[in-house]
Amino acid sequence: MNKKKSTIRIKDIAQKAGVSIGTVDRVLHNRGEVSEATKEKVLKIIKELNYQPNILASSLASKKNYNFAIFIPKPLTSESYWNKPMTGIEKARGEIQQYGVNISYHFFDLFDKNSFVESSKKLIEDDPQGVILAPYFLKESIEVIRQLEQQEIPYVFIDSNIKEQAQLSYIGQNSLQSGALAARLLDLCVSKQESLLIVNFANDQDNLNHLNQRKDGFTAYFDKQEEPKRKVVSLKSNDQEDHVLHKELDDILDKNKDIKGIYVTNSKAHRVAKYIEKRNLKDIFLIGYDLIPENAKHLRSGIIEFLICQRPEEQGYNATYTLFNHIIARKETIKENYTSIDIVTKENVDYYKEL
Amino acid sequence: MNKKKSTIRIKDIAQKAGVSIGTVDRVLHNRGEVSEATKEKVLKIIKELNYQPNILASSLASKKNYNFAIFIPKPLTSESYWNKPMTGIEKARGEIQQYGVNISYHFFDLFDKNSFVESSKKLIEDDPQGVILAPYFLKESIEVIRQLEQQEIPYVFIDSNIKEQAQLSYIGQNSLQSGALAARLLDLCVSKQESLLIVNFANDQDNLNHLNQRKDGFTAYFDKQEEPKRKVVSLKSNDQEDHVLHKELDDILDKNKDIKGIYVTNSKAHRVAKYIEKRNLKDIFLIGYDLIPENAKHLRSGIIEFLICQRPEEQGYNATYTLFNHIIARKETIKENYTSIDIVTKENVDYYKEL
DNA sequence: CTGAAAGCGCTTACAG
DNA sequence: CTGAAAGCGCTTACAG
Repeated sequence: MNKKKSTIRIKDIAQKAGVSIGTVDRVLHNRGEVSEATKEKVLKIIKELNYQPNILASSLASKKNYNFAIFIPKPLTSESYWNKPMTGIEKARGEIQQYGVNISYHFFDLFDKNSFVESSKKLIEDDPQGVILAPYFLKESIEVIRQLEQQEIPYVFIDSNIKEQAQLSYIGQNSLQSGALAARLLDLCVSKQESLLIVNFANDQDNLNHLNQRKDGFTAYFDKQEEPKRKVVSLKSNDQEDHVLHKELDDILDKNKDIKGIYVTNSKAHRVAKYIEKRNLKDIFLIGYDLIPENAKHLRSGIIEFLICQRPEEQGYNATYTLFNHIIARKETIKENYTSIDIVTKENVDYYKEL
Repeated sequence: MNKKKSTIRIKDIAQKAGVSIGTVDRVLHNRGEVSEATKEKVLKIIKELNYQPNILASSLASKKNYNFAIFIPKPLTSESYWNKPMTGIEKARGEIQQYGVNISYHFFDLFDKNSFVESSKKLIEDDPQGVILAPYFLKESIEVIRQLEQQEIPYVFIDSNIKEQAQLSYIGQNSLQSGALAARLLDLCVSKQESLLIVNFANDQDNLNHLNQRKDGFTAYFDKQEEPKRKVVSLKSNDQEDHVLHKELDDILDKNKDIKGIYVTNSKAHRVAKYIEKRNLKDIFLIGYDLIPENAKHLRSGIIEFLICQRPEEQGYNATYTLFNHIIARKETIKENYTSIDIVTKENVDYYKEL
């Protein structure tokens, strides 16, 4: 435990430039009130010495507080998907609160555009220093973004992306590619002569075609294959009660008796698993998304073969740190941050780390 | 950007206890020289107020430096596996160097027990504040550990574990389970009548039976299956030059013409891939470990079907933070930190995040 | 436009 | 055994 290695301090720069530390601070933070000449001189020395600010000292001296606002769908139960990004956000919060960061949540209802608009108003009123948002409703999201930009508040997209916006970063998956992965896995498991079924729960559809992209990636995989192409049928369900879904599945399986693989494009694979269990179907491979408890149960029992996961906790964690790095640490951030597309199965589920 | 929320400071405790902050600091850090009575009083108030030290201020005021020593196999080329844990360690280093943490590396040669012993001597001489080590040679590792314990230096195991030691943490995979996962994947891809081959590169064997555990997990999976059991044959190769390996593979495939799946228990799957390519074998599923460049190449070309990965960068990163959290942040750490067992394939390799 | 001083919460000698 | 003071590198008014 020797003495600390000496690093370049503001004081050193001030000395070398023949000015006071106050002046150095002014050019460092662009606070003006410095003559062009001294500014140049100081800037030159800063560069020469490769000065790195001590963010510990900076944070300690500063009495600034930062408020990060999170604008995401409300998790309806403790098992809901959106709890997972929140877990990651909360972990990051614990680590950066010593830097004066507060987090406030603004929820909306996925199925209620109105709640999105209402909640967004409160978000803007909050006047946060940074925002993480899931831009579910396209037009309305762009409206929010405009206002954030007007107030020069940086924002990060999570889960869904809107192209060509001025977001600091997008953190989420590549839906197209995850569909392709699902296709590949079923292609490996189900012999070529059999058919596959895509189940799309339409209610969950958002403006951004998240789920459609998964479906497109899936079908594109088979379109690219050589003849004879595998038969893929599709079911769009409105996510009604079980008996409705079961009827829909009965119908389509009756018409296509060679369906041996089912791909559910969202986290509701457990609903299809329940159907398979009830009908006691033996040789159907089922693949879905997200390690929520109900899915995990059927993965362990063997009815769901694979779950594709996207480390939602990590997404929340990274989104929070993206704001932190930009606003407080003043480090570079990356604009497109695609999450891993993970394959979870019975054999690795117990070790799957989402954070 | 409001004023910072007031938190409990040493000053507050001192005031409430009617002592100076120096005294509070003494009980906080157990530096002695405090009467039992005042100590009790201060301790009680600390608890009451749920005091959380400000590690920013603490680190700034302290002139302490910390040296973390890393004791791992030397990466022989820029493509070697052990570069990956180092990447993670270096990332952590960048983040915690402002707290006065230095990192020093002590390498050994995986195939040379002597270099392990020699390097370990230098490690001990270094007198670090914390150690991350890959305990490859069992007896020799225990010798190192004894000395670390004598000097009260905390240590973290990475990659390999030794049971029932006083390590702060083990960070690595569950080898048995990763073997089971490999078995499952081949079981899905290769039809039941065909055979499977395990390739064990014996040279890489370490005292700790890392690779044997993978093999055991693999065979145990099939042993548990109902009759008729799948046939699994095994090849132990000394990892000689290509023509030797190719001869070995020729022989075993000639004797077992129905081998349609190969499991390589270490990162050398690319060597078998090269063989498959050369012999132009069409319908053999190959599965191996670790996303090193040579493996990635064959994964993309389709010769390797799956790679099982263990986020080695994350392991290095987490090991470093385990020391940091224990020594500097004084937070709790977990003793067994099993890494995810990830499945990487052509369709998700481009998005696979190891850190 | 510039500098000197106080202070962030903690640690570290030093004096008594 | 205890307290007062200086200092870590930075920020923030304030004086000129």
